[in-house]
This record gives sequence, C-alpha cells and structure tokens, in this order.
Amino acid sequence: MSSPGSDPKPSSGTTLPRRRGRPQQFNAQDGVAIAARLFHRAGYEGVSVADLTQALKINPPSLYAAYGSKLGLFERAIRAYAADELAQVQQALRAERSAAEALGGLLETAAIRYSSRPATPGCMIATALQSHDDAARGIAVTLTRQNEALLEEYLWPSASPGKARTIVQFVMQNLRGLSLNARLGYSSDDLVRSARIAAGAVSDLLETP
Amino acid sequence: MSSPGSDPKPSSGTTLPRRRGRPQQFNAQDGVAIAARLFHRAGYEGVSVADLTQALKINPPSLYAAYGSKLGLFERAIRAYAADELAQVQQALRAERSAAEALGGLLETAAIRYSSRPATPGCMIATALQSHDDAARGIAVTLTRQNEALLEEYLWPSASPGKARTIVQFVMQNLRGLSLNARLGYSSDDLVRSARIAAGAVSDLLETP
DNA sequence: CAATTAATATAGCGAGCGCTACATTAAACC
DNA sequence: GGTTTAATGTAGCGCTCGCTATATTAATTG
Repeated sequence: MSSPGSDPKPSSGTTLPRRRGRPQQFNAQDGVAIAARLFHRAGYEGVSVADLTQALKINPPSLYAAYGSKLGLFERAIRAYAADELAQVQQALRAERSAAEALGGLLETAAIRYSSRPATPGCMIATALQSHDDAARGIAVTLTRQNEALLEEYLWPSASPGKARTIVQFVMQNLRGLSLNARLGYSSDDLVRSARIAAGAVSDLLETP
Repeated sequence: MSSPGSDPKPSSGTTLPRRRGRPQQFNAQDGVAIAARLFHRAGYEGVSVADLTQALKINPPSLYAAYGSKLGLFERAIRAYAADELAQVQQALRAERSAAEALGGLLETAAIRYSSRPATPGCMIATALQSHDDAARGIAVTLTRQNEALLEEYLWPSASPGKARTIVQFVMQNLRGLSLNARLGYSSDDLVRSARIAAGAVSDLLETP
C-alpha cells in the first residue's frame, strides 16, 4: 500500500517516497502550465487569485502553500514559458545555416507562434513587459535582457559587437511589434509578411560589412 | 463686475457670459492635459481616480461632474494626444518629398519623440493598446485603426492597395516596437538607429514595384 | 434681499483585490 | 491505535478600487 510506486502524482520529476501529511490533491506543475496560459492571455494584473484558484480547482490556501504568492506563481509560469521559447529559439539558431537565415527563421517562426494559439496571442514575456506591477515587470525585464544577451553573443562570430547590438535591438523591436500586432488580431499571414520584411533588413545588415 | 471679460478661466475656447451657479475652480482643459501625462506614463489601469484627483487638485465629485467617469477623462486625454500626434505626423507626410522619405521621417521622429520626455516614454496609444480594461483598450484600438487607415490612404498613390497595407503593417509594427523599447529605457540614439533600419526596409519595398 | 443654479468638500458605499487565521482531513510514523 | 505532519475547506481580514449621496458654498437671477 505504501510502496513509492503507488504515488499517483509525484510533484517533482524524481519519484519520492511520499512525504508525511495529507497529500497534495492537485499537480503543482500542471498548475504552473494552466497559470501560464491565463497570464499569457491577460497579463499579470489581468488575472486575479480568484481566477487562478478557479482554474486550478483549488482554494487560496493551497495556492499559497504551493507557490508562495500570486507573484511566485507568475514567476514560475513565465520562467517555464521562457524556457520553452528558449529551446525553440536555440533550435532555430543552432541549425547549420547563416546568421541571416537563422534570424529570419526566428522572426518568421515567432510570427507563426504568436498567432497560432488565438487564446494566448503574442509573446508572454513581451506582454508582461508592460505590466504596471513593478515586481512582475521586473521579472519580464530580466528574462528579456537575458534573451537579448544570448542573441547578441550568438551574433559575435557574424558581426562586430556594436553591429550585433544594433541587429539584436532591431530584431527585438520587431518581435515585440509582432507580439502586439498578434494581440490586435492580425492574421498569421500578415504577421509572417511583416516578419519577412524585417528579416530582409537584417539580412542586408549582415551582408554589408 | 459681471462683465464676461473678467472671467478668469473660460472652460471652453469661446468666451461665454459665465453661467449661473458656483464657478468651476479648475480648468477642465488643463485637467485633460495633466491626465494625459499620467495615463501616458502609467496606462489606464495604472492611474487611479485618487491619483487623478490629487494631480488635478480636486475632489472626486468635481472630476465626475467635469468628465463623467475615469474612462471619460481617459478618452478625452487620449483623443487630445492623438490629435497632437496626428498633426505632427501629417506635417511629416505633407512635406514635398517621396513616400519613402516621408515614412522614414515618420519613423525617425517617432523614435525621437518616444524617448525625448523620459516621464512619458513611448506612444500613449500603443501603450493603451494593451490595457486590460476592454473599454479603454477599445478606444485605443479605434484610434490606431484610424491612423492605420490614414497611412494606408496616404500610400495609395505610391503603391498598390495590397502593398500599402503591407507597408503600413510593417511601419506600425516598428512604431509599436519602438514605443515598447522606449519604455524599456533604450536610448534615443538606439531607437533612431533601429528606426532607420526599418525606414530602409520600407524604402526598398517602395522602390521595387 | 431672497430664490435659483451649479460646483464644491466631506464622507463613505459596494465590490473586488491579495492574502490568511482557523479548524479539519488525510496521510506517514511509532 | 495514537501522534505527528501537511494539505485542505471555510470564512473573512484589511485595503484599494471606481464612484456617489449629502450638505455646503458661491455665483447669477428677479
């Protein structure tokens, strides 16, 4: 009966020998994913604790026991989202092709991603960048700075540091514009068209030394 | 004593023969300008009625008597802002030069405008586009659609309707990205550099028929 | 001078917010 | 079984939100 293997919902990746006390009746990781969807759609302040507890089918004390606070859950949600996006982006960059092609692919796939799930349009991080809550926005700023730094380092073999910085800023500017336009309801085709124009400009920049 | 000329603060542009009742002790137009600054900085939901009454040095009933509601004041504020911006944009477009130069100038001056007043960075409309309040966002969407339509019509002599639409979407995407980057604290030089890259892409699009 | 009209100041309503005290329930330990 | 540990459900705290009822003040009107 008490064998570890019978644990139906291990909240961590490794199978633990189930702790004492009443077991958690919901999966905390699933909760993060659900919260991420809500926060992506409506932003940090657009989602209330009541919304979250209703979506996770738990009561407030369970949420606070599991995540500490609304902000704590938001941080876990946006970090999970960022890790997911980062994996996709790095896959786009790691492919054996030129930096121009890679950045073009990055822009184009972003355009598609931003508009492929109408319930969660745009980029969650770009959306969170404009929260009025200082702490929530701070988390988004930190994540976006990390992504900018990563892109910049990726470009160092292909461009001077200054030029890399310029290109990254232009790319981020367009990604953020794409995210906003996706949230405004622009079609996937429209977004891809605009992404390709930006990609062309990046390509020109990389070609002229 | 009761001559109209002695009216110290006519709330309307025309000098009225002062109505009956206790006179308004604040200038409603000034109030709109002050509110516009607050809303520009912090967005619709980032400014409370208490913030507004404190900034206008009035009590809530006076605000509601003058503007109807917080949303009413926001609408007057953002419309005033939009009219102001529209005048500057139309001046940029009306100049006798090519569409490419005009759009390039539009992008560049926007980059400068968005970063010239650190207390109110970015574009107020672009910022308001992401409010969580449906009514406030709706007003911003309406204004931005009007601006898009205007830009599109401006381009009709220079490009096919489809191409005009594409160019406008790309320009708006970059304006919105510039606005967000301005709010993130990017320097004026950085913004202008990115704006010029976008302008170059627009120029290319207009040159290739 | 009243009577009328309108903007003011005081004070607080109802609702929603993030969050928590408290008692209860369900598991592991001995 | 009894004890310990932890997650749960109920209920509601303190606060801020947009907004307003009420009484008061300051002007025009006759």
